[in-house]
Amino acid sequence: MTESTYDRIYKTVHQIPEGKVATYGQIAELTNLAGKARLVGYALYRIDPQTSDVPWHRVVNAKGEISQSPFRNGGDYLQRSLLEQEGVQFSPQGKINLRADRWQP
DNA sequence: TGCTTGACTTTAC
DNA sequence: AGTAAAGCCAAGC
Repeated sequence: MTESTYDRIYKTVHQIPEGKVATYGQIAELTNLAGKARLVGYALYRIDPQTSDVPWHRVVNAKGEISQSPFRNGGDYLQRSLLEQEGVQFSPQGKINLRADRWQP
């Protein structure tokens, strides 16, 4: 079977340990897609969190903020809740301290 | 078959 | 510090 580009991305995201977060650029790099961070974001946009066991909530942008899609409409709150339950600490501005909670394989 | 959009990143001013 | 532009690939119409 042929591993699609997204399949590799899902696998990489699924490798993120609990209580850690990764940036799109990092996921792209680990997936052999360095420089194509948009593909990672787009991949997570197309999947269904209900049918997929991909911890999409552990993926944030380079600023440590939670990216949201117009379709999710407020899903950032859910994502933040999930991360907080895993032990991820948020800054007063609602940002994540990437230097501390960033996934380092 | 071709153009537009989209959960991004990085560099530069 | 915040704003602007370029680069990349895939799916949708």
